[in-house]
Amino acid sequence: MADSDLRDIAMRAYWRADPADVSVNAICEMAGVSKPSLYRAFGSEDGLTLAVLDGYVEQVLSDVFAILQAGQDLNATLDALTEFACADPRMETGCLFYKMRAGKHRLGPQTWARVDEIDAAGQAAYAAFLQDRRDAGDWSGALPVEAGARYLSEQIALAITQR
Amino acid sequence: MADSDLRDIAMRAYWRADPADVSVNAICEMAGVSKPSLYRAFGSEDGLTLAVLDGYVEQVLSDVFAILQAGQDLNATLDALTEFACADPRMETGCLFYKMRAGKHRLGPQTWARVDEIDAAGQAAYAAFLQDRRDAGDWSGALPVEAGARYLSEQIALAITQR
DNA sequence: AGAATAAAATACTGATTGGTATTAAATGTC
DNA sequence: GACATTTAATACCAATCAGTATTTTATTCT
Repeated sequence: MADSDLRDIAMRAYWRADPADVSVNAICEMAGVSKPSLYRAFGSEDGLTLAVLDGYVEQVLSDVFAILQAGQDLNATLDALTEFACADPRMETGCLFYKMRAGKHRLGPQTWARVDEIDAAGQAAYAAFLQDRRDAGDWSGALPVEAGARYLSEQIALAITQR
Repeated sequence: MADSDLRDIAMRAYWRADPADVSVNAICEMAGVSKPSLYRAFGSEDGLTLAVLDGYVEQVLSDVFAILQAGQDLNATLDALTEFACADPRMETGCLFYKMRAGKHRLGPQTWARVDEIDAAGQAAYAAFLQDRRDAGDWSGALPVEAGARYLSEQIALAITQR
């Protein structure tokens, strides 16, 4: 079994349940892989969750960043984000990133740090989008873009976690 | 040591951290009480968390219900709720009820059921408040009161958990 | 004071956690 | 075909979890 296959099995398991509720033992059993093999591939549980998180960014969150950077107007972008949050079948069991962020203190230090990095990148992407829309005269109002970014991202998070 | 003292020590511990991150052993150590004493008083971990939750409703959440049922107008009520969520020193470490609700599956069945009861009571209180305000002509708009109640309660929850 | 009873503390159980030492099997090389 | 090396699996470790059986301490009643 290739490392990436094992990582994807772990991703689905972490995604379905909370990462803190899925043990390394359980993942090995699901994947039909021995513990030493998993530890040879990822070093530690922290290494596994970090690899899973990176894979999730690559496979899923990249779509959100793409929507924000597509250069569409405010309404079209919000529609696309709402569609993604409420209708994308991958979001049926919630967002793995939000699950990890919610239980951040239960994760290892590497994964913990990566969660913060991704969070900051997300905020920056939302803020850049809003700044673009303001420059284009598409979004008026006195609210600072950072505050708008926080509000917007939390609304999307709420929409997903409420599903 | 009286049972209520032990319960309040457990409440503070659960409140500061996530309930799932505080073990019965740790609570016994903090309180200077042996495990059999704790189990004699509460029967099980589920019994302890249930007692803590009931105490929290009595000591803290009752204030929120009081605000909703005070009969004030929309603006005054929203101000009071916002003040409570953002400025009450007790909410500095977040809301214990929201922490329990977020990690509901980690709690025992009794506590789990009580969380649902309280959640339903909260929704009903928000809905009753909005219905009152609509009847008084204080709140116009086509949104059903139940949807408004969900939105309002989630906004308050967000304000608290973001602190 | 001494016996009976209630309470609490120590010390344990069995299960599960993340992580690893040791052993077995498979693979490559001469 | 025999030897060396790498890979993987079994079986284990110490720590921690919720929960409890046993023993010791304290209290009460006669």
